[in-house]
Amino acid sequence: MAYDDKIYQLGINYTLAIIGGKWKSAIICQLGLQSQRPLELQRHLVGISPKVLTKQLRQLEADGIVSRTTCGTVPPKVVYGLTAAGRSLRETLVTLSIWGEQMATQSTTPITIIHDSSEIF
Amino acid sequence: MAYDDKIYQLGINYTLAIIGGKWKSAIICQLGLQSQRPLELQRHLVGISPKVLTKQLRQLEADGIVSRTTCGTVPPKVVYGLTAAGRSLRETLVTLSIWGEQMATQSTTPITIIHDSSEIF
DNA sequence: CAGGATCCTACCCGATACTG
DNA sequence: CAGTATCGGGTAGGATCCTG
Repeated sequence: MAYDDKIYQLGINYTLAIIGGKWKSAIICQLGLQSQRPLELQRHLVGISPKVLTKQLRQLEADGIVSRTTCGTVPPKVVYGLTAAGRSLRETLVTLSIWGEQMATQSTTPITIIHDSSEIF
Repeated sequence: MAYDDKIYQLGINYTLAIIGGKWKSAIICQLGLQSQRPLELQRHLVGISPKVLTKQLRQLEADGIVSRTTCGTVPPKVVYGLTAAGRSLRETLVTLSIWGEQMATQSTTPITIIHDSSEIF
């Protein structure tokens, strides 16, 4: 009963602690598309400030979700990407996405969305 | 592509907004076991205060995850349960739980693994 | 017993400016 | 260009008391 449920809860809380940040899931999604440099990320995540971006990246890095690669020193060049764990985490986000899309549209069947790119970015 | 990702994000954010509260997922887990009265919930969710419990329940109710049933007026009796949407949401939490359990066990801190999930659902 | 009303604290995030 | 420092605000959540 409550015993098993607590174990159950541990995994959930662990996962939520990782993706809980405001931009964490968006970062994971973006880096899932392709590895990117901070400035590229910042362009995609409209509204994020450099400070917050760095902080969330650091946390994701500490959690083993994101990898950070530095190439060069004088013109700083850094590339962020997903680790294996990050890619598997991204898979689980699909579940949340699908559920959310279905609920948001008050629909019981999977939806197909056709969008203008202008509407998106 | 970027715009697939954006759509993707909407569903994720929608879902995270619902389960984002500190006790939300625990409440959903508990009510998944069986419908309960507030005081029972409070006993299971060790550390939660009545105010916060009520607040999170109200939010979950507003999101269509939790149902609230009142029987009687003078000795207040209320029972909370999961709606159909709540039960389906609980299903998706399993994904998070499994991923979290796996990741947590791969790190240095040893924790007990969930034994039999059939007992929980 | 359910749950509202207050007060209070901590933390997350945003804006901005700065450094190597 | 990557990342840091500083300041400030909004808010979730905790503690406590109170009521129908």
